[in-house]
Amino acid sequence: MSTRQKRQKISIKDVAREAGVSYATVSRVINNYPHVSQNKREQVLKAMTSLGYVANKQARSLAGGRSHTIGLLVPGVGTSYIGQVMIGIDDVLAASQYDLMLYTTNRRRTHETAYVATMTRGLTDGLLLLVPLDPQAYLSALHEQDFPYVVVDHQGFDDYSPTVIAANYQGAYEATEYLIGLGHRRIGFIVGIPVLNSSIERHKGYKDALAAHHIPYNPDLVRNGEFDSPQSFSAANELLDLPEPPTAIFAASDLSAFGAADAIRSRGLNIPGDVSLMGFDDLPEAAWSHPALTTVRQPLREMGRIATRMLLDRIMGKPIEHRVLVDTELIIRNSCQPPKA
Amino acid sequence: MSTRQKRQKISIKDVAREAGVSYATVSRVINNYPHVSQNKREQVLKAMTSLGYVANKQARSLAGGRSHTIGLLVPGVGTSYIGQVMIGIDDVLAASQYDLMLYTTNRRRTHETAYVATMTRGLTDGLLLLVPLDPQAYLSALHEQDFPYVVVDHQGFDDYSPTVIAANYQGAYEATEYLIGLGHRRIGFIVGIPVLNSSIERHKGYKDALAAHHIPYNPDLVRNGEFDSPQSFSAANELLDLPEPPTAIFAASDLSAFGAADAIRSRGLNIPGDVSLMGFDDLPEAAWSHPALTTVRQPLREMGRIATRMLLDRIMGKPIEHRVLVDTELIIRNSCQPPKA
DNA sequence: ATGAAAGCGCTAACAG
DNA sequence: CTGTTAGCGCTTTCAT
Repeated sequence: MSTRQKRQKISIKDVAREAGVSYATVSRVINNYPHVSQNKREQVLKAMTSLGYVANKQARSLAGGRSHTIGLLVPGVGTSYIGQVMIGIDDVLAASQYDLMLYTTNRRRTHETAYVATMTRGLTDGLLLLVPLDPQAYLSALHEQDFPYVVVDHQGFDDYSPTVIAANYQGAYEATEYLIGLGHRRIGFIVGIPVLNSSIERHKGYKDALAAHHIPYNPDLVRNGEFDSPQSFSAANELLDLPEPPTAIFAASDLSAFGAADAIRSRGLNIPGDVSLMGFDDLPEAAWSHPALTTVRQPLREMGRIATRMLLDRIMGKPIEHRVLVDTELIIRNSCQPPKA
Repeated sequence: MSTRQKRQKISIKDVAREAGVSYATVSRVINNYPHVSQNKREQVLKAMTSLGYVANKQARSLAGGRSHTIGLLVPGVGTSYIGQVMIGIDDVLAASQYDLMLYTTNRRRTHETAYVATMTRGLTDGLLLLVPLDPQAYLSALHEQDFPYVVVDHQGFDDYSPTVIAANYQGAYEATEYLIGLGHRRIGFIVGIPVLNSSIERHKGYKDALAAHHIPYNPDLVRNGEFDSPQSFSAANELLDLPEPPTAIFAASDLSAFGAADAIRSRGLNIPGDVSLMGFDDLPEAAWSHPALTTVRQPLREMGRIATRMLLDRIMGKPIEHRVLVDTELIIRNSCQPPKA
């Protein structure tokens, strides 16, 4: 145990004494309660600044007030994908008076449930769930308790959870169609994390675009990449090992595409000369990579903003939209070209 | 105001009643207090799980216990730089029982001070400060209060703040020497954020390496890039506009190098054919960029880990090292080569 | 409009 | 070893 001293210096009581009012009045001023005389309000404000008063958030929260913090559950930090969404979240949180509590599940389902439990125990006023893995385990409970939350980039598990999600199906469909338009017929597809709705939708988009152009769907051309680089490296290698390898590879995420790019290059093949490569997300590094990656843009930052605004509205008791669908956009750069004759 | 109901379901009292003990005993069990009979302990544990008890962190913290959360102050989210350090932090936090409160200063000095004030008001048990901009404004106060904190990647403002920092001087020195060894004599340097110690050290390393090889330091060859891409784009352009442009550019961060790369390419010049490019940090995207960036590796993730361990030790009252210096390493990839004859 | 007082859920003496 | 009892700092009735 450490030997630390009291540092909770000035409390509401000190301010009250200094201002010559009851401490309930100080509380009223802090909370912008309307019925306080201009006179006392000013005295209190003065006392607060002169004493350098800083509210204790735990106490406010405990006393039944809100905690003024929102919780964010992410699968992990460090990827640009998460980073981009977080920038959006931070954008709107910075303007409100809310703090952010960050929980990393590291892709462990058990963590998700435990974290959600703590956060709803007064710790936070609302929850932002970013690509949750196992939402059905706790979403119904949150919903029943009427606890505010918004799910980002995953949906389809129920019909009540507020969600913001990109047009995954549409994006994948267009990307595939673009590849087909370039003349590709053997298009490999590296799937993302199977349980995620976004993976499923992208996969479907790929499949349907193929069908629309009378190209048979070939399961051999479809591999699992788990949305990450190392896995996708292997997946691409399997694809390239096929007796008739694909002339183009559509990776379900940019990270996945980077892994595939490594695999392609490691065999001395050229992108897009020998194999065209398509990503999904449009992370900042897609533009920096070599060759610059043609990909489907998902407005991650905007999605973070929208979700946070929804959550804040919801906390304020305002009605919010049930499901927000944002557009994706095909960003054509240099990693795709017509197949060699 | 929202019309929400009580959701703080079962409290320590409910558990006490269920287990047939006083609620102080429940508290003891929760806190692993040694002197509780095996018998009662089991009863309590049973009651806790059967009731689905989840502790209220605010209450624990308010009651004078620790908050079991640590605060992290970062300049902004979304860059890999921060992301990498955060992965390290998360690594060790996940193993401990600590939560993370994230504050983004968005490079506003005023935010820093205000955030630190709230966090020390019981909200957190300790603080991790990542490249703080204006530390002298509050560090002395933290120090006097004996509030646990560790500064990452910035130091030199005082002689008491625990710090973990990379060998910036050494790294920059070696990088510059490498460029000189390749035959470069006109080496441009794009400085980072001037107030940061890491910028200053890197600048010094560059300067001293030049001097060691009898190359005069030319201020025209040194521009400010603020550690970010757009600024460095301009900086590189200025360098390239010089009557005698540099044959190599050393950017004080990878992000800065990416900006410079854009500038170089936008004039139809080739890397490393026409201009060699050196970065600093070794972010994941340095390996993906084109050409793969030669850079000075800073073990960001490890720095995050070390800092967090130090902080946790400090919170536990253990003595910690004052200043941890981690090594940098020159990572040679493809963006540098000898200058053209 | 404002003060008094009752907790919020929990920890930490203090008894016993 | 265990129960009792103060609070932690603040919000919120309830009076006045």
